[in-house]
Amino acid sequence: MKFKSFLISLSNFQYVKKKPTIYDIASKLNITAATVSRALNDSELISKKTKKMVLESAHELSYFKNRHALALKSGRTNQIGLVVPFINRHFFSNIIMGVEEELYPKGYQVMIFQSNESEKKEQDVVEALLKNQVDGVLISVSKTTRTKSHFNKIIENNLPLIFFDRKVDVDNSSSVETDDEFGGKIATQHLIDQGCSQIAYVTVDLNLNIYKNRFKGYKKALEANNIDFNSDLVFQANSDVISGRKVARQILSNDIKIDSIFCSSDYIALGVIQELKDNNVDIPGDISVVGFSNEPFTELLDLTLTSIEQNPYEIGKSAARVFLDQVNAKDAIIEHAIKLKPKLCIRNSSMKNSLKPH
Amino acid sequence: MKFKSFLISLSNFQYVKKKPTIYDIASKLNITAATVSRALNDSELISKKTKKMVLESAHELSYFKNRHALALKSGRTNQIGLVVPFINRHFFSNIIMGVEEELYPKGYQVMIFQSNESEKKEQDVVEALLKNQVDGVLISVSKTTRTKSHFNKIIENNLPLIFFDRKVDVDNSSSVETDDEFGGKIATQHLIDQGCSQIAYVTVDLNLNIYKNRFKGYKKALEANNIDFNSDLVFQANSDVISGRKVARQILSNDIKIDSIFCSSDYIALGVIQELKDNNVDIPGDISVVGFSNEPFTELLDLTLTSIEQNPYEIGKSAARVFLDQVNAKDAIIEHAIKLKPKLCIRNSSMKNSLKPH
DNA sequence: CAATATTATGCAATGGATTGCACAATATAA
DNA sequence: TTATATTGTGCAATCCATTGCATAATATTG
Repeated sequence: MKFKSFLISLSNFQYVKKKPTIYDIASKLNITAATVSRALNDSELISKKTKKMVLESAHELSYFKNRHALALKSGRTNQIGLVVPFINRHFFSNIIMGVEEELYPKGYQVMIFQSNESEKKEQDVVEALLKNQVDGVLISVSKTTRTKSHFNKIIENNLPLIFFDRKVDVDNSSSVETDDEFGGKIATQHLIDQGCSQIAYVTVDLNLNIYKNRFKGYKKALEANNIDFNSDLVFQANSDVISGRKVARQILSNDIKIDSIFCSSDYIALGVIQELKDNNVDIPGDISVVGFSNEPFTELLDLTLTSIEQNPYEIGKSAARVFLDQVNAKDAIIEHAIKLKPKLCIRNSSMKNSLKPH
Repeated sequence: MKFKSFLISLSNFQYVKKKPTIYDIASKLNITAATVSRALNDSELISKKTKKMVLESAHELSYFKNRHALALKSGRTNQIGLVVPFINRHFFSNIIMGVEEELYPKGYQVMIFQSNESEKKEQDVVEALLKNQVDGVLISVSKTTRTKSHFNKIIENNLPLIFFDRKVDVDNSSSVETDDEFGGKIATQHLIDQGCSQIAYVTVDLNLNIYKNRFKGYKKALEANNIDFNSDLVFQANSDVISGRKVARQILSNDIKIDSIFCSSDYIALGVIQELKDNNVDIPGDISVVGFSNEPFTELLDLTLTSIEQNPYEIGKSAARVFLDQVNAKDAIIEHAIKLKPKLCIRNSSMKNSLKPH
């Protein structure tokens, strides 16, 4: 390792003050640790006088319980494990934020891990969490995960298991998801409301339930409006700008007639817009575009992008609340299956009406 | 709490398998826990035969050490505390990612906390970390922090303290920062290289060292090119789009003559661009714009934004490495003061040359 | 005031791993 | 073969808080 600059000084005999224990309090007050413990835990079989003494003394010494001794004794740690594919995605970091803010005030610490979308890493991480004796696990499943024995292990340990956004069927687990079908529906309906009827759809990997459901919503909306589903208008892509451009090029070069495109990812939508613009297609005049996820950039673009807000922060909060609920339920097993309604954020990429009244 | 749907089932007498301990291994092999412990720790005063037996048996029972027992005994937890103002910022979440990826393979767990830019919360969080007996603290100081006794407490506990991005002077601590002055300099130099000489500068709160240093770099670059510093070209703003628009409006309405603007934040730069465009100013033709931080959106815009990449991921990795170095140094105290060079990312908002050769 | 009921405290084991000290088992030297 | 050196194991205390059981201290009743 190379460092730009450094400086070594000999350890100048630092005095590290030992943390006080209940024994310190006990000996100070000429009572036993057991009594101190009872006082601190607000036990009923103790006199208010002693309790008062102990509490004062504890405060004075700025005593606090040793988490690890507690964990060792009780098997409970007040820590929960949170597993996401990647920390540094807007969507997931906001979920983390929601979880954190709900659980921190209740005295829980959130251990955050990433699976890097790898099943192996996910398994390792779950293993690590179990070793750590976390009190529960909140997880968004990696894209590549095909097995579920690691999830079952969590259940076997009698720990609350809560899936968010991406779930897998596991008995006795709970889940908090976006109602993706609803999202797909309202986005499509919005385009129909703008007068569109030739609505192209761009999906990402249909193996993932979230994309499957968005697609379902798209079809449902068509059906509800008596528009025939046309599989020629459905395109497959990766969730990135380049793929979006590719799809747009394909549409243009094959001269496929459409009046709008609903992309199941904002990045695809952005690529589509860039390519269409480069080819002098008027958006939303000729073609309206809608994305999904409401990435921060959608409202920063010159042509702001209509999208579906999933409210990750609320997903996080909700998942955390489900966890608390499970914990408080003690021995009863409670399964929650929550679907949060996403919201349509209408912006310029789809606002036909504002430009050409019809 | 209201949940969309739920289902309660009585705890069907779940059997939770107890985790094996060294005592289980010991009794299985008719030896004592002490021997098992020594075998597991690869002690030298143990026969290879016994060692082999123990290891096999441990593997068979899929035994693993209880972290909390270890922590209780040793006072070391293999956990480190990571404190950021907000988790859900591109910059910080990438730092977290860097730290995580460097430390996870070494067996450390990263406890992530947010200060929410509040000094009080920051103090609470540090307190919590100390209670948790983390083995070290990595922190990016909250904007509002004015005191440093909570940092001193960390040092008094003889724990490695590493500041990243935003630091405070604390004895025996280390720091990893972006060389902001250098960033300010290369951005300004770039504009000068494009033929600019009337370079406006937009700063954020100069109380923060990062902005102070960027400003310093700006001035240094002017000086190095014999361009007089003109305080009329310096503007103060918040780090957001609205503030950027305001600054641009101010420049236009006061008819301040400039050929470029260097903004110490990408959001400001975006606001400036939007307002200038709305007023039919040609960018970069009439005015070149440069931002700072290389936010993801900079390359997604119609007019891509030249900016300074700080490489948060590397900052995180570097901070983690400093931590490891401190830990390995044992009693010697090592102070690192690392400055990472940022990188100029040239995009269309500043490319005068490509448009008008001069 | 003695006898019983009640309340407050102490004792000691527990949770899991580590480690200094003592002693047993084996190997080496005489 | 006995005395000494070398290794390998066991014992028990320790880290800190909790808790069932026993007992001391106090309050209540007869």
